[in-house]
Amino acid sequence: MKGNDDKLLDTRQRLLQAAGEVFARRGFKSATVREISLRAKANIAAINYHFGDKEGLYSAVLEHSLGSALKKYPPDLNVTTKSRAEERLDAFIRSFLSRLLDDGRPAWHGKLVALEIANPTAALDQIIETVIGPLYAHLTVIVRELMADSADEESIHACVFSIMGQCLFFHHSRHVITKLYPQELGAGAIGRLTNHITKFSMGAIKGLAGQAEKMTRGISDNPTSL
Amino acid sequence: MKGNDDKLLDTRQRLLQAAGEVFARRGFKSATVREISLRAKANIAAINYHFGDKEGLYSAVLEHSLGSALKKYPPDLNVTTKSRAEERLDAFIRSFLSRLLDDGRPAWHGKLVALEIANPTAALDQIIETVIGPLYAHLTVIVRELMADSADEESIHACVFSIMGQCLFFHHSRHVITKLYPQELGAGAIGRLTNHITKFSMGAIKGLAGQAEKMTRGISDNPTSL
DNA sequence: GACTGTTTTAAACAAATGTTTTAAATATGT
DNA sequence: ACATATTTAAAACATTTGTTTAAAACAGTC
Repeated sequence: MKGNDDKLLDTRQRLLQAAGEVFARRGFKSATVREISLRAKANIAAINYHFGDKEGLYSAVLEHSLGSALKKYPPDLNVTTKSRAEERLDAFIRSFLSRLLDDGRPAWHGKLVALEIANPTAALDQIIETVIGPLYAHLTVIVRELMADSADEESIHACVFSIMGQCLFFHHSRHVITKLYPQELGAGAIGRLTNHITKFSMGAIKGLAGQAEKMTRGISDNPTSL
Repeated sequence: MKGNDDKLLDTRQRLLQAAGEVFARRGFKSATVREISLRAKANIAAINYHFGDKEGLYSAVLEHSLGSALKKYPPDLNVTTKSRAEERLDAFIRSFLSRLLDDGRPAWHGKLVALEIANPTAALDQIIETVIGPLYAHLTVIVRELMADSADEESIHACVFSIMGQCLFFHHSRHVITKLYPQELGAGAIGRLTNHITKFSMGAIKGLAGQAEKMTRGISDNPTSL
C-alpha cells in the first residue's frame, strides 16, 4: 500500500501501461525495455518473466489497446448507418483524428497503429486484418455512397486514400507543422481540422462525381499529360 | 583500377552514396555504420575518419543530397510562373511524388526528407529552413492563386496541408497500401496518383471557394457541430 | 510453521553498435 | 629516393540493450 496510484495495479498491468506510452512515442525498435520498466516501476527482468521477450510485450500492448481503442472512439461515433453519408464522413474523420491527436491518458491506441503504418513490424499483418482493413472498408462504404454510382472502384479507392492521407498527415508531420505554424495543433485542433477535411473532401468528391457524370454523357474530360 | 564501378569513386563519395541509400531506407537511428561501410566497400573506421561520427555523415548526406534533389525534380518542373495555377499545381504534385516514389538511383533525396518529417533528428531545423519551408511557400502561392481572394490565410494553409498530406501518404503508408492493394504503387503510379490528387484537390478548392463566396454574399454556411 | 509455487530483484551475460587506436599502405612533394 | 602527409585496415574498446540466472521475497496450502 504505497502512496503511488500505480502501485495499486499489479506489475503486469503497469508494464502494459508504460509500454504503451513508450512504444507510441518511440516506436518498437527505439523503445528500450529499461525505459519501460523504469516508468512502470518494475524490474527489468519482469518484462521477460511476464511476456517472454520485448516482442511479446509489444504484441500484448497491441492486443490490449486495439480493442479499447475503437471503444473510446468508435469509427461511427454513434452516427448510425441511417444517417446521411456526409454526417458519417464527418464522424469518421473526427473519430480518426481523435485517436491520432488526443493527448489524454491513455491515448496511445491510434498512435501505435500510425507508427505501425509508417514503420511496420512483424505485427503489421495482424493489425491490417483487425484494424486498418475494417477502417478502410468502413470509409470505402461512405465514399462509395457519396459518389453515388458515378465512379468506378479505382476512383473510390483513390478518394479513400486522399482522406486517410489528410488525417494521417497531422500525425506523421506534427513536428514540422508545430515548427511552421505553432498554434495549428493547439486547443480545438481536432474540431477545426475535422471541419476542414470534411469540407475539403466533400467538395472534391462532388467535383469528381460531376466530372464523371459529364464523361458518362460523352463530354470528354481534359486529361492532364501523364 | 578494379572491375567494379564503385571503385572508381573515392572512399568519401562511396560512403556518401551508400549512406544515402541506407539512411533513406532505415532512418538515422536504425541505420548502422557497419551496413553503410559494407555497402560502400570501405572500412568501418573510414566513416569516423572522413566525417567525424555517424551524425557528421548524416549531415553530409543531407547537405549533399538536398541540393541535387531539387535539381533532378525542380518544384516547378519547368512550368513557369506564367502558367495557369492548375498546371503549376499539377507540376508541383508530380514533382513531389516523383521525389518520394522514384526508385531510380540515386533516389533517396525525397525519402530522406520524408523520414526527417516523421522521425526528426537534430537536422530538422536546417531541413525546414532549406527545403520544407520553401516547398510550403511555393505551394501556398499556387493555392492562394487558385482560391482567388475568396479565402483567408488559415483556409489556404489548411488546403496546403491537405495536398501535402495526400502526397506524403503514399510514402509513409506505402507498406500498408502495397498489402491492401498490391498493384496500386506499381508502374505508372506517379502519373495516375498525380492526376487523381490534382483533380481531387482542384475540386475541393473550387468547392471551398464557392462556399466562401456564398458566405461573403450573406448566405450562411451550415456549420457542423463544434 | 513448514512446504510449494509464484513473483520480484540484483547481478551477470551476450550480442549489437559507435568509436578509438595503432600500424600498414598509399600518395605527395622535394 | 627520401621524407612527410594522407588514407586505409584490423583489432580493440566502451556503451547500449535484450536476455538469462540464481537467489530472495511473497503468497497460498496442508
